[in-house]
Formats: sequence, structure tokens, C-alpha cells
Amino acid sequence: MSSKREALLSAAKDLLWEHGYEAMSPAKVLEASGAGQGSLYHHFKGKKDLALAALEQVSAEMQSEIRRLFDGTGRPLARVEEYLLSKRDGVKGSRLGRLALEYSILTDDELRQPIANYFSLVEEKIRNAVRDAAQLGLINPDLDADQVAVTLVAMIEGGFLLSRVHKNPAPMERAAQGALFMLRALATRDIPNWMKRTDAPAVTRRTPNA
Amino acid sequence: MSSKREALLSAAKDLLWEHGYEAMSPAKVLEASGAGQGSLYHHFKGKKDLALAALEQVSAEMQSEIRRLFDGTGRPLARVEEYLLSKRDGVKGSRLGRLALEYSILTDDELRQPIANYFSLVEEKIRNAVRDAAQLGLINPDLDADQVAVTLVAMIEGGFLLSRVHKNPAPMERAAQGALFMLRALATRDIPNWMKRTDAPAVTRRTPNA
DNA sequence: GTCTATACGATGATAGAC
DNA sequence: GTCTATCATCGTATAGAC
Repeated sequence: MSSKREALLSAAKDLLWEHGYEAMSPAKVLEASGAGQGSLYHHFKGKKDLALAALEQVSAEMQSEIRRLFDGTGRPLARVEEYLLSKRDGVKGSRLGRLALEYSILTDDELRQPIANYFSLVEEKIRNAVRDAAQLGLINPDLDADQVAVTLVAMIEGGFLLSRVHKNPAPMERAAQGALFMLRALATRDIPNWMKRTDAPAVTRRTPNA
Repeated sequence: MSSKREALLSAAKDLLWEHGYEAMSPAKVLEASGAGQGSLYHHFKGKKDLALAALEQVSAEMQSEIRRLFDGTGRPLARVEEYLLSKRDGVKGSRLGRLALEYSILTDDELRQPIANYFSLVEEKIRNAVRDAAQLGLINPDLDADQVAVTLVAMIEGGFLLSRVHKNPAPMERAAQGALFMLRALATRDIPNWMKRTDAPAVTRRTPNA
């Protein structure tokens, strides 16, 4: 059967993480996988098709991980805390977030979608956990759950970015700690008016132009 | 004198913002600036030299803006709030942060430096404002000022990233609002032990390998 | 200082043998 | 399915005229 297909996909996943999409050349994929040109263009239509398959696989893996993390049975906010405190290599970067700023990703909705889907899921899981916590009286029910979700994810991804800029793992760790603190602060404080929930739908529930 | 030099630099600055470093080809710069090959390689040693000059100019401009913002005379934390609430185009992206995740930037310290310098300055200004606030009794003096600075900047840059992933300006705005809330929450609450200042130096004060 | 013409490797894809 | 040529194009830089 297709033995080289897996090798190509695996190499592409690694190279996407390390070099990004634009800098992932077919030649590098071939070298890393041990396959020849023929295998690549037999199993995939070209570079973009390979990258898309690899991205969808990475996105699926990471979504599984998120579901596993959030489908626990403890305190709702404990699951969020677990997400925030996951082990991360700040300098290596967020496996999907790392690609998010590339021009090719912004301009190609097919490539952007698996990345957006992952983040939409994380945001949704945090939103739901915050709502669950509110129903159980563990957090202020006036809190805008979507606002909280977006803010926490932004802290994590921003921490990755700063760690890379400074080539230093510390900012990632500090940002994650800051996110944890914010969550705990929110769980116990009065919420300012502008932070309160409105009837507007969640903004990042689904991505436009997808 | 050098009339085309400015045109080349200006075009490079725009293209770096829009396309990033890897996707900024000399050909595109020439087209956007109206200059020919000769001008480019007369004024600059090559693509990297041009990009470096452009990046340093952008970094200097943005550092001036930050100094202007933080050298005000109001409440120390008011300056930080002003930074957090600056107008931003989330989908277009952070002018310097946008480049931070590229492989070429990570692996070339010369290119990384102007970006890192900008973020180091922002972090330093926030740190100092938090310390000033502590001295004036406006914020808990046990707070780790560096932790706060890194966390707030991470929220802003993470907001940019999410806006780009979702092609939607809303996450950027929500992250900035969340950052504002966190700052205000910190100014009034008890600080958990792990958030407290230690004698360790600020981690991102200067970048390693620079 | 600026231009056009040219060189040359890398990128991304194709052709055809096995 | 996989391999080794081969190819057109682009990205980057140089040469030399004006």
C-alpha cells in the first residue's frame, strides 16, 4: 500500500511546525521523508495539497487533545486551568498558531480553516466551562463567557509570540501564569459593566469567509 | 541625492507589514517603489540589508510612539490603559509582532533584534508604570511588575493573532478589553503568592543571543 | 544614481522508466 | 507506487551602459 504517504505527511507536519508553510519546500519534505518526487505527486496534487492534509491532521490531533482535556468531570474551571497550565515549548512555538500570521494563510481560506477550527474549538470549550461554572454559582453569571475565552487564548498565543521574539521560554510561562491569575480573579470579583454579557452572539464561534 | 532610497525603504516597510519578510521579494519592492534593480543594489547590500534598514526604521518609529505615550504625567496606570486601548487593525496585524513567528526571523538575530527591542521597551515602560503605581500606593506593592508587563503585551499580540486566524477584528478588541480588565483587577485585589515579586531579574529586559 | 540585461540557484511541477 | 530525469518560473544578485 502507501508506505511513503505516511512518511511524507509526517515530514510535512514537522516542517510546518518548524519552518512554517511558505518556507516548507517540497524538496525539504522529500529529504526529511526519504521519498522521491514521484511519491509526493502521486499521493498529493502538490505542495498545498500536502500541507493541507498535514494541517488537517495536526488540527484533528490537537482538537482531540482539547476534547480530552475538557471532557473531564471535575470543577468546570479546573479544566480551563489545566489547559492554561499545559506544558509548552515557548521558543518552538504554538503548533498551529505559529502559522497564523503568514500571508499565504491569511489569503488562502482552505489553509486557514484547520487552524481557525482548532482555535474556535478551544474558545468554545472555555466558553462552555465558564457558563457551566456560572450555572453552578462558581463564577459571576454576568460575565461574558466569550470575552473570557478569547482573552485567555490570546494570552497563551501572545506568550508564544513573546517567547519567540526574545528566544526565551520565560515569557510563555509568565503569560500562562497571568492567564491563570486572571481566571481566578474573574471567578471572585465584581464584573465591570463593559465586561458583562450582552445578547450579541459569540464573535469567534465560526469564522467568516470559510 | 538619493531619491529612490526613500522610495525603496518606504515600499519595503509596507511590504514587510503586509507580506512578512520571507514573502517580501526584491522584485515586489522594485515594482512598489518604481525603482530599478540598480537603485536597490546601489543603496543596499541586498534583500536582508534593505529589510533590516526598514525594520530598524519601523522599530524606531514605534518606540517613539511608545515613549510619547508613556512619558505623560497622569496616573501611572492611565498610561498603560492608553496603550491597551490604542486603535488597532486586528486583521492587518501587529506591525512588528506580525513578523515575530517567521523562521528567518528566529534564526537571524540581526533581523530579530529591532523587533525584540520594541517589545522590550513596551515591557519596560509597563513595568516602570506598575512600579510607580506601587510607590504611590495605587497598586499592591507585592505585585511582580515584570509578570504584569509580559502578560499584558501577550494579550495584545495574542489578540492580533486571533483576529488574523478568524479574519475578524473582534478578537483583537476583546483581548484589549480583557487586558484592561486584568490591569484594573490587579490594581485592587490581593495578589496570590506565585504572582509576587521575587529577587530574580526581569526575564525579558534584554534578549539573549543579541 | 539609475537603468537594462544577464546569470544562476531554488522552487514547484511534469514525464516517463521501472 | 516509486524512482530519476527534466522543465518553466521565480527569487536574488551581478555587470556594465548611461
